[in-house]
Amino acid sequence: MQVKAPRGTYDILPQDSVKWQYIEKIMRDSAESFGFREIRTPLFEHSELFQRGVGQGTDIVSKEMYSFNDRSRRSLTLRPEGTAPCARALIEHGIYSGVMPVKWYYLGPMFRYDRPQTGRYRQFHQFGVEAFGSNSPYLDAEIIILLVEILRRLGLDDYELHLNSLGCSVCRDDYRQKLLQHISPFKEQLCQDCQQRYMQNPLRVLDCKMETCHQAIRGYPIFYDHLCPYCQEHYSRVQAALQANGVSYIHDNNLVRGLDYYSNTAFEIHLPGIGAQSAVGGGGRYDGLVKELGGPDIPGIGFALGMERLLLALDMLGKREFSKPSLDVFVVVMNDAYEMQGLQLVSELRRRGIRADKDYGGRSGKAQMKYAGKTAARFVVMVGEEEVEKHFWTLRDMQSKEQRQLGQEELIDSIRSVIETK
RNA sequence: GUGGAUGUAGCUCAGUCGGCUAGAGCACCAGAUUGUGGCUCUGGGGGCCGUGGGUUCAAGUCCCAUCAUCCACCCCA
Repeated sequence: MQVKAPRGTYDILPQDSVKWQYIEKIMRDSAESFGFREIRTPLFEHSELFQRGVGQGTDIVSKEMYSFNDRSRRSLTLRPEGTAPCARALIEHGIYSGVMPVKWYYLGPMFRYDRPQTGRYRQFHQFGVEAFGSNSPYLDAEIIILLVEILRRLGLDDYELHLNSLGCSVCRDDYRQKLLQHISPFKEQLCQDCQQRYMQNPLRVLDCKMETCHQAIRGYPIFYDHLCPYCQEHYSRVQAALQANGVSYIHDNNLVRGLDYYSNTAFEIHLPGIGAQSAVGGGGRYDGLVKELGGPDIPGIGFALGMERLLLALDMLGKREFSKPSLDVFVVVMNDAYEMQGLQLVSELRRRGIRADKDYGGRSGKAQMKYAGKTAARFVVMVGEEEVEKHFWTLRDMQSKEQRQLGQEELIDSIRSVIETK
């Protein structure tokens, strides 16, 4: 049995890596234009970081972590998300004692043990941003504007932005009590899953798909109506700021993010039409996280975008064509005897900034021409007996089929004059 | 973790009710007189029929298991 890539992982081959480079550049440029700078944290961390930072009750910690003991029996975990590591780094380096807010972005693989499906992998990639040290609602809005801007630059304008407020720890606990009180009498009528949710995270009962559950809990109190004055004010300012910037959103009472550290603003962005895993990004405010991890009580907010899902969307909905980078010149050596001259020529062309390659298969001139055609090289330079004897090169323009005999400097100049105007 | 579909060449697939050395298209390689690409023609290489077991005189085909992929649930990115 041959060895294959592990379940839920895959190779990104050159034809696809150009797409990755394309979206990565858009993300970096966008984030940097908003004043974010890149941070790179380790791919694995002490398991404890995620247990405390993400939360014991979450799906991520309870069943999706890739954890292992290293040789000195420390429990380590391949990072399932990027926020907790950023918070850890912020604390570890005392960054919070400098200029605030701290605005970081990151880009890279995340790991979750989940059942693979289209748009869902065990090693997947996220682009994310985090801003620490400000609880201004306008920062919340700015973060969302950045998210939307990235989608716009990618040409994926047809999104749905869901927005909600999860309140602060005070009004959330308050609401939770009210909700439990409301549901309690109908507990028996809930589905199996919801009976569980009732115990662990009653807010999740609200977006159960089962009709019977909807019926059972109808008339339930709406969180929106129970936010404390501070949280209400915060949320309405976020909304006003989004409106003022022309960002349309859907207020969604049922949006309950899975990670424990969220507070106040929470959002999720969907691209309908890419299958079941339509959430391409999500995020929110996590004002308690840094303190929870042993740092000072400073607020934070961020989001993460799923790169695979964006790529999927680009393939399915995008209009963009990706041209593969092609060679400028292919050097055809007509006779084995002149291999050395051919090699010297490609090397010189490459030194002069020309993308050049040659054949190493010892193939016939005709076969090399054929191969040159496939590489879509603009020019072929022929190296044979006549060229070497008479000190010139034969340059063939593969588009016009014109051929000229040129000295080396003329050759380079004439290649450059064409490729530089491209 | 639950339910369903599917696994035959690098890719897309055909292969009847079990019955010859398992096929096609594309891709790849080579030729079509002498140093020249794309088109055409000819030829060639390449398959433990996902893997393991079972039924049978005989299994790509039937049965079981297992692995993987896909779809949905769940959850999210």
